[in-house]
Amino acid sequence: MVIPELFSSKLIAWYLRHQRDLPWRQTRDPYKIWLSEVILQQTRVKQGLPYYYAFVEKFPTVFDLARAEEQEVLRLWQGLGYYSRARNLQFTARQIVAQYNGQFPDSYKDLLKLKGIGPYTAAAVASFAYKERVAVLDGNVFRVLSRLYGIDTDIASAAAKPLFSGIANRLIPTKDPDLFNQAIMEFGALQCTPANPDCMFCPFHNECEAFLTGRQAQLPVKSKKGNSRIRYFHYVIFRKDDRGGMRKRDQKDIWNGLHDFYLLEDAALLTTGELMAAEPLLPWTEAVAVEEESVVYTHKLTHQQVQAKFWHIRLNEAADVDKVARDFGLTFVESAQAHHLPKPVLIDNYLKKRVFSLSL
DNA sequence: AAATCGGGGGG
DNA sequence: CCCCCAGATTT
Repeated sequence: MVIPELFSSKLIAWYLRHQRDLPWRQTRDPYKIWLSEVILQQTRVKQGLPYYYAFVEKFPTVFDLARAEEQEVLRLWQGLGYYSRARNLQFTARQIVAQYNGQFPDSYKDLLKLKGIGPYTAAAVASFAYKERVAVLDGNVFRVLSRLYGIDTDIASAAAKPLFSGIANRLIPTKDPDLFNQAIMEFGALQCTPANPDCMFCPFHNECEAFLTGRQAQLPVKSKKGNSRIRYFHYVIFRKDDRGGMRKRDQKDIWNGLHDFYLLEDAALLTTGELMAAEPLLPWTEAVAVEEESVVYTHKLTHQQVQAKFWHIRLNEAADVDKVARDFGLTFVESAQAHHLPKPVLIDNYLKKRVFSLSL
């Protein structure tokens, strides 16, 4: 049986012994805490850490972030994924400067109103920066509590949130709510891990329902989501002198706000002949020379798999570059400019292989 | 309630 | 290869 006061004191004691030294734990600045929490959404500490350092250095205050170009923010976010986080981050920074006089809301309820701040992040900022007694609920907390209480409710179900959130909010102490929240997540990350939890040296040996019934490996229960689809991307890199045509993605699709090349998506991989025969390119067959066709790049995302091929297409002397730019929605840039544009990892990887050998 | 949004790393 | 990660937003 879990006694709340005992659980939280033992948990915090464990935390004080085992916690990692992480930079966002050295501050109570709500801006830096917010920044770290948004970076860490669906992201491992190890992956997020360098981004946190980069953002704090480049944008030390919410004013600096609010002033920046969106392009610059996305460029710094490049590689971290879920790019709407970066756009919402800046939107909210600007809102805080413009409407909140640069001061963060200081309660869970008010934090929740901001774009990009959901229940988890609001609870994290409210507790870490203001010591409000409100429990965080993240993947770690789901796991720890489902094992501790032997709860087999599907944590992906709608019922799981109020259930686990209710438990966490009963357990969190009045005295050190911030430490409790840090502790339960750190405990999930280091001790009560998804696979092979360290039950032998766990302080909750005698009360953990999962351990007592040998169900550590079965909990938490989480239903799987649908399979990922496969997509075939045909990237056409129009070249003119030392410049190449790039465009900003602005559809409701992956990589919104990032830059890539003219994209022809099809139900299957195309050959060069099929590509040039495609409707958008057909009028240009006389004006271009296909210089190069790449191998197939496979880029895996959580819910889709992208198979991509790249073509370098040289515009000949007679070709009207401006018309190409208009027709295909492109901006022609040199490699140095391309370097500064935020790009999907797939595009960045491709360019990295070429940018130092050719000009784009 | 279910789908969508990235990329990296552990096992 | 599958699963998870300091989730949020949209449909």
